[in-house]
Amino acid sequence: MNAGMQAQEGSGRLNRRTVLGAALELVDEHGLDALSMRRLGQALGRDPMAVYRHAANRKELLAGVAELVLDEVEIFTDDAHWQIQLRRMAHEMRRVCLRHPNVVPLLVTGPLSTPLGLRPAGTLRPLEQILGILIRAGFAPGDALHVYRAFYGFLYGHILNELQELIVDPEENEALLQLGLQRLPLREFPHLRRLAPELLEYDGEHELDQGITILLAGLGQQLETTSEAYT
Amino acid sequence: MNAGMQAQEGSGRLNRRTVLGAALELVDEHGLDALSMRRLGQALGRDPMAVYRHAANRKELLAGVAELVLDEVEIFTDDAHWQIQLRRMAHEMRRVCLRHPNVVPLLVTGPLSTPLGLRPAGTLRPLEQILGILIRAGFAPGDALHVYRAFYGFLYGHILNELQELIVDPEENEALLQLGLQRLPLREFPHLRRLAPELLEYDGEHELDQGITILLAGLGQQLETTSEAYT
DNA sequence: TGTTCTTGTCTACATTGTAGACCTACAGGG
DNA sequence: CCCTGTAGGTCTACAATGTAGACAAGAACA
Repeated sequence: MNAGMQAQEGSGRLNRRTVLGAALELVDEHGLDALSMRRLGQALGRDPMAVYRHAANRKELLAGVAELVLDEVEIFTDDAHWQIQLRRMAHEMRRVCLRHPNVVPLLVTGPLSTPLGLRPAGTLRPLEQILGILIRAGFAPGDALHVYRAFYGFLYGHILNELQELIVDPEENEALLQLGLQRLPLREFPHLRRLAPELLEYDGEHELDQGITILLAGLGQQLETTSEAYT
Repeated sequence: MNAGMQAQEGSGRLNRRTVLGAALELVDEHGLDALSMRRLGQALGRDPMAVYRHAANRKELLAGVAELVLDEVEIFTDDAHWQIQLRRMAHEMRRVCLRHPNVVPLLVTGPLSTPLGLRPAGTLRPLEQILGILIRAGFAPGDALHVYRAFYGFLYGHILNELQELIVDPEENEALLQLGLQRLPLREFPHLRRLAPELLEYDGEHELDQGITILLAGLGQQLETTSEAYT
């Protein structure tokens, strides 16, 4: 049975990277729910329990997958203007997330209720990097933190938004949208129903870019009026 | 057995609201994983399978819980300035989310990959409402949509951020943070480690408010320079 | 060589979501 | 009043899941 499958790794020993890689592949192709220890074992050509030698349990495995994806985010260390760096970073992050949409829930809610200090290093690296950018650009450390929060919050929010509006088949999308919106009572949802055409031509990249522009403009204004408004 | 439990509802017939209510209570108190059909049945004093008469399956049940929480968001229909309305709405949303932190993952990723048109009405109501506010304030419908996206994206992002930094016991927090940060290699995480004190005094409400201020400032600037930059 | 540690395997168990058949009680029509 | 249909509740059963614990095989090192 399962002759059609790629015999992924029948060779030598397993290591954590391989296991996580296979897990990620599974999640990417068949969704989060499809990642069970047994299926993962099968994908690796090993006994399901073999996985436990490389990940403490399912949760830890998922955290590992998330970290693996975060590692895909390329880090540019120019000395371009900090605004440019932030912008670039946001787009890069977005691209990675779109490449692994099924993992995004992990990125976003995984570290939830894991105290900041105890998170795996991979999760904290973006934070550190942005702090670096801002501080090098002359921000006081405290302000840098606030800016980071605004920026990153917005970024995550946008990605979630975009994933929600993302539909694979745009042709089917139109039908679905029309059908779906017509189901809504006109009295309760007048604006939404009228906006169907605009909803169809969603350009995530552009939207993100505009959003960042807005945010940066606001930031600039905020910082010039009261340089120490925060603290 | 289970004599110590509150005999929740032993009475008459069940209805969807009661079931969802019990489910929400379970999630609030013991987390998402604790919501199993069997435990829910027990909390209702019924056979687990009884739940299936009021919710198609577990997923649908969770969606129902999410909707129930969204219904808690109070809707103000002043004719205050739109900025004030948005601000108020954001704070209200934040408050509700903090009241049900365990449900937030559902709110944020639940509708993921459910085409916008097919989502339950409860999920779409905030969107419609914000659109209404903005359009009544004079925005072109298309612009309203963009503003909504920026605003809501930021809001969700902030809430996720805040939940990640939220720790129940602030005393333990300090210890954890210190311990956790010291584990990080100083060379790789210099800024983060220095920011420990600032991380400790996180004021979510204030942070959200500042963020919105920034966003609105940026929005104003954006809209006055090019009134039709979007479209 | 012998010893210890790492990795993979096997078995076993409790827990999960849910299908399907059954039962029960009440609604509404005669 | 009884008869009957239907919605709600229960019981049983099954396949799938995460994972503990005992064991085996082979690598690393003495």
